[in-house]
Amino acid sequence: MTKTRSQKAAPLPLDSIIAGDCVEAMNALPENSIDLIFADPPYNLQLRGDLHRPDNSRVDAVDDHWDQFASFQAYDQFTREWLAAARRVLKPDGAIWVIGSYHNIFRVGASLQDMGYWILNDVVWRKSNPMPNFRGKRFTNAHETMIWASKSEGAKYTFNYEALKALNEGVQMRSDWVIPICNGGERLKDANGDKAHPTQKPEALLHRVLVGATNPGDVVLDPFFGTGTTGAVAKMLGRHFIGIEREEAYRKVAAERLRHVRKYDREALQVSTSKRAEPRVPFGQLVERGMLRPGEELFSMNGRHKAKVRADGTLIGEDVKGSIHQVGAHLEGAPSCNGWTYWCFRRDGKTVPIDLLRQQIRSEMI
Amino acid sequence: MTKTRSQKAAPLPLDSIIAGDCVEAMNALPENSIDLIFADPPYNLQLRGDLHRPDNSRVDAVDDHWDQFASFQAYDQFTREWLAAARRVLKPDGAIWVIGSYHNIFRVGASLQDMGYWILNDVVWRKSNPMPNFRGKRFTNAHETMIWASKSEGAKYTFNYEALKALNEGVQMRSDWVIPICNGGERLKDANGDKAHPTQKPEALLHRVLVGATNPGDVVLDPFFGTGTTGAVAKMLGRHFIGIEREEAYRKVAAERLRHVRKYDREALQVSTSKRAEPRVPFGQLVERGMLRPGEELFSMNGRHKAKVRADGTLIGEDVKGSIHQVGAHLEGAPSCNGWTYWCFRRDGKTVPIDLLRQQIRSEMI
DNA sequence: GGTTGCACTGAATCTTTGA
DNA sequence: TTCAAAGATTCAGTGCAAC
Repeated sequence: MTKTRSQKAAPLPLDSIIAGDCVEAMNALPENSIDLIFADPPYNLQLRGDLHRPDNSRVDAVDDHWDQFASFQAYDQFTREWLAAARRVLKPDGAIWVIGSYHNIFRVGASLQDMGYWILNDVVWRKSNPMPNFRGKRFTNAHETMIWASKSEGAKYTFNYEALKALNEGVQMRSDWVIPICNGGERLKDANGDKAHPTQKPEALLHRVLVGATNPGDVVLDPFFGTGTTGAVAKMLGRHFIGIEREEAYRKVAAERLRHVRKYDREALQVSTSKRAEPRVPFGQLVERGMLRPGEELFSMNGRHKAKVRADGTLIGEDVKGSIHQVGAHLEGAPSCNGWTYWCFRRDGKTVPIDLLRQQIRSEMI
Repeated sequence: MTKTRSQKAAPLPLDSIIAGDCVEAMNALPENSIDLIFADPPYNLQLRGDLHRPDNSRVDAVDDHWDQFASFQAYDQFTREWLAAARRVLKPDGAIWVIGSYHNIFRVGASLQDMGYWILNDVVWRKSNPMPNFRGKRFTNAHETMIWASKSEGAKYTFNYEALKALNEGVQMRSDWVIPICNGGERLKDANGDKAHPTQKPEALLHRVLVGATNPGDVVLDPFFGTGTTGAVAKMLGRHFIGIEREEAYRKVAAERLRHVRKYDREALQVSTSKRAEPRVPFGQLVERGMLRPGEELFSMNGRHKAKVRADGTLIGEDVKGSIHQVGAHLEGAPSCNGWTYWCFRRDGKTVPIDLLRQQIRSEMI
């Protein structure tokens, strides 16, 4: 278990991008030297044919060679190799974040546990504007999962509780974060105007990770650097970064990006909390939650009409079925209708507007 | 591959609770007989001595380092055993849902993939009122993860897309669901007024799972039945349930609960259906019935193209002839085209989609 | 200059039927 | 089994061009 002195003496290549395979590159770094690792490894998406939107445009899929693995076994071996190299360079009280989707995250999580990492939380990135499911065959894939783990059980990891609480308007930060996907001006483009990297992560995501899990001056390593979001946010926040990237095209884009990043930049102060309008409450939630029973009757405010609630949150009235709004509009012969203020239900002989139930749900959501 | 007649003949113990170990109980059920499995397995990785193998033997703790490894291994074995038994009883087009937290869900997910299940989505239950993290050392653990998987790749699982969309106010259902934890009147209490089960799931969660992934009359199996939330919601929704539970105390509470549950009436159980479920209508029928005349012109929805109806129900357009779909696709330079929504005809100066005529025929078919 | 409308896009394991 | 054809299917947002 003795380590050679030469390994310890090798200086860290701070604030630079290392070219090459991440396992080899990490093995060339001194052990126990990194405070935080943020890793966005290939997801092993296993996409088959083309996918088109309903308007017949083709989806620009992630079909890059670096995301191709022959089997789960091959992917597991790849995962264990880079996790082992990462573990060696991590300080005993360091921590790791890994992001993934259902294609790979379960394998990553199990490997982390098997190798002695200690999971602290899984954190869900809820995308406010995900790509829809175009064929209507599954749920909209609206989130990705991050695993936050310390090097071992009992390690004294960094967690800036108060800073995160402040970021979250004074209440404890939860394990689900609502953040938009990376597009608009933040999305890096190549010379042709195409996206420079297929899976660029939003800076807001890294901002929260680094504020919460590092201190100024800490060293943050990203073994799958891509276009360098981790480095950019680290630099803004006064942390050191080390990026490792195999593809020259990505390294070039990242280097150029980092040249323009300034510490304590205005952007770094951007608070990622989305402006909070009154949250939308689907009528179906009243049914799911048992506030209204399927089969129960609703009555129009004017007393002229009634309709029955169905299990999927639609109504069935005289001759018509559909949403609370559609049925209301049809019964009144009106072009539109606000079902929330139109319909009432009966409790203990009293007639109560359903909007009261919506208000109740909203008050729970704050 | 021949199956014994006795297995096929064994009747399903519908709408009942089976006492005993779930692996043994599932092995006693006929194979390929279950439409949906909902499983809420024990998470108790941290509570070391409390882990049982399927044969009821206890997993012994060894020394600290080995113990951790042994626990994960034992948990994996437990997981693979019940997942194998579940797989046997599941119909080829059946599906499974498993719920868990970061303590166990990564191991469950990896096992599912290794055993040939095909993950369709991971779904995040985002708790609107989670327990705070009292010590301020981690993020508020505000979610749990469910994995939805079919028995194998390419299987024709049930997904009631339109009903879920209706439940969600007309936009497609996402992979993150905001639902409160189970408390208040729904939370079952024992004779002492303590909660009857430590992890009772909310009925709203099961409502959404069962509306989305089963049809009325389907058989839903819950191998870790607990206090029977799955059975209660299945009964309300007109699905059959089979529960398996080892602890007598939970079985008693569940049985009492189920006695009081009433099925919703038939009308309330009807949900919005997809067009896919409706009968096919050949375009030629519109011509045969005289709804469209041979020689009549159709116009594309966007007004850019037109084509003539021929007596055999094909179209002839600029340069191209074929089905309504083929001609539409060709004129738009698109890989495919739904001719029903693409083409319109003229009546009394108004432009009307031909899909209206199809709906008319369908309504006469009922 | 402000508004409206159209085109485009994002880590995607994305169909079903019948010959 | 494979293949071809029918036909079902999208949300939030950006950016640019046309009014």
